[in-house]
Amino acid sequence: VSREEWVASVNETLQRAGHLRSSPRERVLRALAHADGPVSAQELEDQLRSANSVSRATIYHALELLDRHELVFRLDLGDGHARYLPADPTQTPPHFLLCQRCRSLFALPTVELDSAIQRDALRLGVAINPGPLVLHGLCAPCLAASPGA
Amino acid sequence: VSREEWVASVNETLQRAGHLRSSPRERVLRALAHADGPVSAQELEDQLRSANSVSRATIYHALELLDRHELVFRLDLGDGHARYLPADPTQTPPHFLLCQRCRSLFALPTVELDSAIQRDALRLGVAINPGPLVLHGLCAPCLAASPGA
DNA sequence: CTACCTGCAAATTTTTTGCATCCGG
DNA sequence: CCGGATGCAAAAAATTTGCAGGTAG
Repeated sequence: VSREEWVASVNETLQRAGHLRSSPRERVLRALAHADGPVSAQELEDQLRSANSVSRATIYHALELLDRHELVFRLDLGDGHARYLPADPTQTPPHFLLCQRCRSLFALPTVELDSAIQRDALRLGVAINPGPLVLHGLCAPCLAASPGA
Repeated sequence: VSREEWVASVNETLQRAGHLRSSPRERVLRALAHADGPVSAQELEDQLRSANSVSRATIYHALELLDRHELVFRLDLGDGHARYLPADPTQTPPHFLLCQRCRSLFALPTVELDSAIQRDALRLGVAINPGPLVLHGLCAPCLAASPGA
């Protein structure tokens, strides 16, 4: 699903749930959709406040609404800023690596992880939603530069 | 490693790093060690403030010190309360399931997850620290009670 | 018209910090 | 004695909320 398609499908879902459309929320959606990776409420505010005046409260309202409808994923990097990621129902989201040395965030094209989770879930008799995980470690550059610990 | 052994080894590590021992921090350590699962700073404060007067600042100081020395794991459940878990260097920590329905937290005795992570890490050329993950889904009771979605 | 939505500002909540003082080794 | 450690209170940071209008349908 393209970014614009995501925006469209979110609007549709919200509409079906009895929510009105509005220009401010539309701007939040677009900013989320076109962000390069997970964005925080603050980043959205900085961007939208200058661009076309969307208030903080509206941004938090919109994010909460999206989260409640499972239209976004919320990531916690442990720095006190929740990050949001558009949730595309047609595919499982990527996981992320938070480098403990350079503090950068990388999408991780994992292969084995999700299926292992599902096998464990099945064995344990629980359901685990595919959702982005934040793994801690060292990114490739920092790993190469590190004292081969 | 038993809870008391963990307290002892933490004290040793900190001492080696040039930190003094003190009774307030000792109480924080004990509270952490004997907690039944991950605890938040606030829970520690509630418990320690009444019990024997340990100030908020001291608790946060202690937790930060422990985290910096990787003697605890910090979990983010997305509710704004960071939780802390004693880190036992002799074994990989458990993962947790946060039930989306009843909001309870369960330790997950996973079997496949960690090795899958390590295989993915190897393939991707990064290092991933074994650390507790917070998975979202439905716990066994809630799954049984749910509309078999 | 009737929800729902917006935006401001103020309140809440969680965590951090400055600083004077205390204490372990 | 000295380098931490403590605790208070105040600050900071992030998010939430009350409320008085606006607006989509």
